Amino acid sequence: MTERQLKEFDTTQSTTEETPETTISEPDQCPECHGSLRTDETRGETTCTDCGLVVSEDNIDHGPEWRSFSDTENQSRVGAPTTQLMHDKGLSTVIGWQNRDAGGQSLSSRQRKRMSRLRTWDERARTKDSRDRNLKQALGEIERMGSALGLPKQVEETASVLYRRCLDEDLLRGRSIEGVATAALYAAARQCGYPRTLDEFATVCRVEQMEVSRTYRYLADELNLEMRPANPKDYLPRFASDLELPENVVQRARELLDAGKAQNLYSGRNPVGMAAAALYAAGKLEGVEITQNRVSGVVDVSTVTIRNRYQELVEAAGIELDLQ
DNA sequence: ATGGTTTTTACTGCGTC
DNA sequence: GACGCGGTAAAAACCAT
Repeated sequence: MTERQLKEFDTTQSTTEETPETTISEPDQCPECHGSLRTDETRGETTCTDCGLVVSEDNIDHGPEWRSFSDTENQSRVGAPTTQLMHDKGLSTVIGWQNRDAGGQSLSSRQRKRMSRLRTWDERARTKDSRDRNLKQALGEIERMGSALGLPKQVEETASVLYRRCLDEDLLRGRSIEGVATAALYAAARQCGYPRTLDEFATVCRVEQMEVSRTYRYLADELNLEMRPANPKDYLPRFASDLELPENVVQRARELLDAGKAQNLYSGRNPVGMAAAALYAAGKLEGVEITQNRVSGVVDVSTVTIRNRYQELVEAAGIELDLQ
């Protein structure tokens, strides 16, 4: 059987492995349900994305110490955070645009002129060559699209890293900045477990969907990105909230997807369709008012596909369903 | 280019509100 | 009659070779 490889779904295999999260701590599987784990740095907790089990808490924060010592010594031990989202990682100087000195006094006209010249030179120094200007624009796009699609900062950072690699490996020749930036963000979103469909990207980016998918494929190949098919479960929370479905339906959908996966239903199928069908089936089982049409509209998959997947899922989970 | 697979489109009939 | 739902055939999209 030949299998589709791109669009949302490069399904080269239907294994039982979970999609690895990017934030991996020591254990990589939930001891209870073998679901994937996610580490919340700020709370210091590692939790299972499936059953919500807290695997470990009070992780030691090896990060920088942010506390300032305003009482005794007026120093903090760290500088500004670096970020991949600025083309120079936030390490360059920044000269404010207000013509005021550090005390808030406005400057004399002579000093104003001086500052203006400094700003000019500072700007030149910061974006000193075309590479930097390129990066600057791309990162701006990544940030814009990321927030338009509600992607966490972590994804934007990952995309930025990918884009830098593209620049380093000279992959931009003949491609638009926008296209590569979009492809990088698309790949990053998937890698981080927050997949968005190509359709969704098409609504926020300024290039053709075709170009994005082509560029993405190119990047994945050239940068040796090991892209697994998107996990249908990753779509559930977002679609469920768009459809205003309660948590018990989502939970049910997860179970259905597990059953489907166990029966090798994923192979070659659009993960978006799987998620849509699972939600529809789960809604029906939980007695929630829901139509194929509405799911189809929100998820952007045809009702036919929902029907087909839905029947397969029900069959895969047949035993439990008969009890209902 | 071609062939195999999945998804979509368009159309159908049936039952219900 | 409008709608939800299930089914089908043909077209389109997609990937692999």
